[in-house]
Amino acid sequence: MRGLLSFQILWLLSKRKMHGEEIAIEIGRRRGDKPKPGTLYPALKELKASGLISGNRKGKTITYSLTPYGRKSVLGATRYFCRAFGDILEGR
Amino acid sequence: MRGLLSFQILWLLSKRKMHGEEIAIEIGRRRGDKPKPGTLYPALKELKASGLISGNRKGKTITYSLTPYGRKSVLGATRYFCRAFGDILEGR
DNA sequence: TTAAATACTTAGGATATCCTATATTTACAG
DNA sequence: CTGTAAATATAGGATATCCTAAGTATTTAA
Repeated sequence: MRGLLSFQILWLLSKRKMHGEEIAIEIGRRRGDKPKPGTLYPALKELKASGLISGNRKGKTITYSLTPYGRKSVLGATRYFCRAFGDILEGR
Repeated sequence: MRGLLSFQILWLLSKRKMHGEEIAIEIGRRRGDKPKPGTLYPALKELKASGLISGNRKGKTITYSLTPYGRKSVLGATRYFCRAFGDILEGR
């Protein structure tokens, strides 16, 4: 089962600011294993290039947060996600 | 947002037997537009090749249903899905 | 019997997704 | 200052995902 990594990153960032490692840990908690650095950071890079998130470097770490555009996009994407897959969770 | 087509097909078939068009319509209801034939049928073909579903042709239509292996796989996949994405749906 | 509609099939390809493997940067302990 | 750990970065590639754009078979209607 593949997909939705970028969406999940955006969704996590809609809850609170996080840096890369925190995001990896949160995803790992949910999926069972952490995305590899070579998976996560290119995804973050692309989300940034798309204007959906912005990064704030402080020393070693970069704290990411949603841009206004990102915030709007997550809302729409979440609506789509719930409509598309909502009933899968109702069964259990 | 891409992904999970095969999983969604399996999940729908865990509810009841369906033929291709019915599956397309059910997915269309959820996602907002029906997968194209060139998307859906290759996916069905691959699920069949993997031993997850079996098809029963009657004239023009093929009714698909889960194999025992498919039934077991859907259970596991659904558990994974709920663990990975469950909290996204709890918010709304 | 022909025409249209329905269900399915296939070829070929664009893009997304995620990986391995390696490198870089920064912080900090010794 | 040196070594190590933590956080991030990048190259390159395998595979998945989904599409467009055709096509074939089967049924139904005229």
